[in-house]
Amino acid sequence: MISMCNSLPTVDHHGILMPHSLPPEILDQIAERFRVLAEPARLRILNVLLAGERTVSELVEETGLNQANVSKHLGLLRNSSFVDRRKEGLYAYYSVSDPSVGVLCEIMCGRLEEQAAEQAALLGTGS
Amino acid sequence: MISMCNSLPTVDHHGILMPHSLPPEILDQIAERFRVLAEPARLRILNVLLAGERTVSELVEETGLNQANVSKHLGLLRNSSFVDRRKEGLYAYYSVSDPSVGVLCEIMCGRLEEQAAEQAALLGTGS
DNA sequence: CAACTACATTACCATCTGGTCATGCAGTTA
DNA sequence: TAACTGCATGACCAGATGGTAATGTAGTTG
Repeated sequence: MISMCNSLPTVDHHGILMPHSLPPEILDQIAERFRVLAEPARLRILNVLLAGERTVSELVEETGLNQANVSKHLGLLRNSSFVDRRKEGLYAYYSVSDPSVGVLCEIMCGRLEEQAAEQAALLGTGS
Repeated sequence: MISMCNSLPTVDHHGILMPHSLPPEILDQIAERFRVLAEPARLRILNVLLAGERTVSELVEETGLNQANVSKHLGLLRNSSFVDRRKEGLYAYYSVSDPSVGVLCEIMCGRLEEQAAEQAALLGTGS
């Protein structure tokens, strides 16, 4: 049940992974989730949280953002189920609840390196 | 050379994939790329292009967006190296040049299903 | 209870962004 | 060359978004 896009992806003649034409409604939800990750401040927060659970104050220290800002971003991340919150006394402990966050960043980062390499190769042969 | 984040990811005690603390500069670039994907219109375009090369007019037809809008989005996608352009006579043929696009959407879609399943499970036991 | 702490929330602003219309431009055809 | 086509670009506007300061709130400590 509930499988609009979990059918196995196929590979076209160019070797590109091809999801089976996702319906617009699903694409909207995917875009929404990309949007949450499309912010340097939130990525910094997630990057810290990937190393382990943190309180808001700790995140403020480690990211350099101010408290209101961190809380705002954490609220967004929590609404999108990217992070979890555990309250204990005065403190709120946040942690990454979506294991795909690390993978997504790794993939993006990998592409950045590929592009940098291509750029370097072009400069190398072009001069 | 050029490896700021290509070191093998480790796994913490919670089993979450953990990239080794990416530097802010890299996080900014990753966010930038997420931002390009964080738009339903662009995802619709990419979703069509994943099925194969298309002209701008074909994309206009298949996405329902108007021509100026499609061209604008294609320009953005091209600047970020998500798509390639091949000009032939009056036509401009676009195609997906970044193989990770499909994978990223698959991962996001997978999480949507997981969340939907969790939600369904909660509703099932909760009533 | 009063003061304090950690965090959430609100209001506000500057900025950015997507959609649209109009226009520009290169290539084709008659 | 004139008219047409496919596409890109610029100008403009409405709506959304991030940063910040101020305030609210729950929990702790004296």
